[in-house]
Amino acid sequence: MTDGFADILIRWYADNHRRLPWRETSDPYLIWLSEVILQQTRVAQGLDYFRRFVARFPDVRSLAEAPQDEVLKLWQGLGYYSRARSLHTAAKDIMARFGGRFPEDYEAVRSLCGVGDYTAAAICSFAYELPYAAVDGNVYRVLSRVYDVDLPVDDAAGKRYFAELAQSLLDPVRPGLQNQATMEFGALQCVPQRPDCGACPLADRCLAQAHGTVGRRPVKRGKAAVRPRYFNYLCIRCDGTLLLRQRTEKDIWRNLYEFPLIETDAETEFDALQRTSAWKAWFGGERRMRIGERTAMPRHVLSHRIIYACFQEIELERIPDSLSGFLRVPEAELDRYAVSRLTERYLERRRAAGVNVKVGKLFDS
DNA sequence: AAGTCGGGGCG
DNA sequence: CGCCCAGACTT
Repeated sequence: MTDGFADILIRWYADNHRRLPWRETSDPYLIWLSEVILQQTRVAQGLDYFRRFVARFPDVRSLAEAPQDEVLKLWQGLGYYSRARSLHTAAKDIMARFGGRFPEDYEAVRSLCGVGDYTAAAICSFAYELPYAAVDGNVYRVLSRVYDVDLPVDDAAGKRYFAELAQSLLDPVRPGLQNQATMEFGALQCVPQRPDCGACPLADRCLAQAHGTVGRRPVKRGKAAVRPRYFNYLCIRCDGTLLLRQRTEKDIWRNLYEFPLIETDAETEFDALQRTSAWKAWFGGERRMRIGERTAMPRHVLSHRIIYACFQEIELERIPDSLSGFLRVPEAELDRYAVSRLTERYLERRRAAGVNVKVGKLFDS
């Protein structure tokens, strides 16, 4: 009669869940891999990446022994690239500290690079049936509505509150199943926008629905506006090669590759770009230069990270010493390098147009 | 406690 | 365009 929270969710799950590859295994390595891929990422977006990673890296050892550039290349387009670096670091760590055997207790799992509270709980409950509540964005939403909690879910007090609430609701007999069920319920039924509360099995006990606050749960603290950034890429061609470099600095797209970049603090026309110190440092005395196409004015390309970027084609007859720090990559080999989606899209356009780079006027400084 | 890190899909 | 997504880490 008095079905508990867990019973209702588990029954709902039995009737409604999606069949996903990482749910067909209890291999902690595969579960770990899926959890990292799915951090801040929708299932639909991560699914193919998971398949490709499993095919290429079927176990910890194969991942640990791969070069980082290959891991990043396979991760290309997924975003949050620190996940790929951490995944690789952790794989090597598992080889070193645990002889290649995936750790089996919570503290050891939690100690792996890139594994936080959520991921450790997910791995331990799914793979080992250990009683740790996994609290992700779905769980925050479900709990904040069912219990009509108005604490912000993204500050320390709120996180602690929801973690304790979820743990107190966890049936230790089947923690993995309950965690899966709660998250799937949040993903499919208790969705962020316009949930179908009329069809909800928890409707009779959902306090937010009783109070009419479903649309305002979960509560989040406001976030500061993000500073726009302006990237001016230079596709410098010389003798069939393009200049490329790896982003090693601590910033977005770390360890991915890109064209020589001049970042400015506002939209910058081409002639203004030539007056920047970066330009002068690279091309100061260079006269044998042809200026090709430039993508439409600093066009807002990326999503709400707010990066405005343009690409400028340039052809040189020789590479000056000031540019000798860059890699020289034959155009046919560009796709071996992991690049941002922004750069990937430009490369696609560029290739489709057939190495256009129609050289325009001769530039003389 | 607040910032940073991608990219895609949705209304 | 704003919001959100199987979050973790740095400052």
